[in-house]
Amino acid sequence: MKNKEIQEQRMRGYFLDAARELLKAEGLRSISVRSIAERAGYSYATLYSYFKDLNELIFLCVQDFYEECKSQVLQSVQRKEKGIRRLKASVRAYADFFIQYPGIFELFFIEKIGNATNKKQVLALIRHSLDNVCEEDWHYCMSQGLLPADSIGLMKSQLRHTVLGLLLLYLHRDVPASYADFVSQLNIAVNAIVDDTFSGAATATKQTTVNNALISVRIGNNK
Amino acid sequence: MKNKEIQEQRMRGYFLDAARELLKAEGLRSISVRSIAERAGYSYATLYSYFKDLNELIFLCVQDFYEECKSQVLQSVQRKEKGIRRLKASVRAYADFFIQYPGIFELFFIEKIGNATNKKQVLALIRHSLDNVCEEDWHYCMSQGLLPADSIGLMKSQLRHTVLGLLLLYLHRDVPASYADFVSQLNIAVNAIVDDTFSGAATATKQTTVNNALISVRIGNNK
DNA sequence: TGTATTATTTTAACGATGTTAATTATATTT
DNA sequence: AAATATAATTAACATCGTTAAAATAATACA
Repeated sequence: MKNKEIQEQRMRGYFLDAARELLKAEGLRSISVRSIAERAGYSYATLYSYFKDLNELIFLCVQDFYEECKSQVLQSVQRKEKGIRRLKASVRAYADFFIQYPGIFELFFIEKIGNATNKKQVLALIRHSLDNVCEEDWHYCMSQGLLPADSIGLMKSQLRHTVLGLLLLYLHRDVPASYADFVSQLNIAVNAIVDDTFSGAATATKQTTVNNALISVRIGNNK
Repeated sequence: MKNKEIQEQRMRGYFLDAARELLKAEGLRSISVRSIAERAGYSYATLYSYFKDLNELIFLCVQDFYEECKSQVLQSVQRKEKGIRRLKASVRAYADFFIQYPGIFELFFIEKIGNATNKKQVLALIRHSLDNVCEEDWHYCMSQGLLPADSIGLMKSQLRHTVLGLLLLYLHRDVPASYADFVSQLNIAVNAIVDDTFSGAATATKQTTVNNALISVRIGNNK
């Protein structure tokens, strides 16, 4: 009974394709069981023969969108030389992807995910999407000693949260007012994180490059 | 005809109170014209005699919630001495407010605001909420030279975006898994921004102006 | 005070939404 | 070709925001 599976997967594909097209073109707000089914060429109730509910269907789009995001980022930096400049460009390209498709941003970071069968995997994919998209850059910078290894974890977190906050404010709160200002703010933030995080340690690391214990001294005050 | 205005304001208050209670207790998801009206003790259609639509009503709650947020932050740090430690505590208290009321977080940063009469003011209030809540701390740190004046703008942006990204991931993507981990990540992020942003300048300032300096040494290796 | 007018509140209704049950159409098997 | 299993569609329900019509309450005037 292999035919059954093939046909079922094909049917799921029709609905998934329709959902993805709608999501990219119209965003999450204007997606519905009926709009998806109409685009797929079936009645709305047919959808429930192939998916548990609408939530499961739309979160099955995440994997595909992630791959599209990754390939778009890789393509936008493929001509650049590896290094910190390319790392920064990858982060910018990642942000640009969500500017281009605000509906995918909402799907990735806003829409509550109910009880999808693979909820944990989807969450992990989303959580590490920026890190994974920049994987090559991180690996290169670390192996070449361009960045101190023990601060890379912090830098990844900082970038993740900063990009997320910037995108949320721009897409949902019109801050800043123009795309040019958004790019400007993003650049400033990325530079501050990559160039200035543990800047003392970073400088030292550059000088001695690799293989030695890295000591970073942080000075705070308790008053 | 002053009575007319008084009575109208009172009526609006009934609905606003109901909306605020629901928002704090149940969140944005379970708020509706009918649930608000029921709690206010009127029929659902009566709401439209006092508000243009549901959007206008719920965004009129923002002002009130902002003030509640501010007073809660101020109260939580009122016993602390002014300075960088209190600044950090204010940021944490700000984040805690939204952890306590996830519905208010969604209202402030996620829910699309349509065409409210005072849309611009509401957006400005939201955009600067963290800065304003910490206003006293920023002013003190700057006037005392605890922080370099020319990096405060960057620090504010960094804090705003980082706190927003952290909250979004924690409230909507279960990352990190526990509240304790969230607080830990928030502390790391805040420390990195406040202590290490332009660390050269910041360090110099600290050494000359602060009584006791706490030096923490972190040792890692990079291979 | 009793009626006419105005203001206020409620009920009915519309078009969408997600989802399920009943019904029809299609394909498979005997 | 008839009986059965599978797939797809229509009907229906409860919810949502919103508007129009109906009912109630308050006020003004005689």
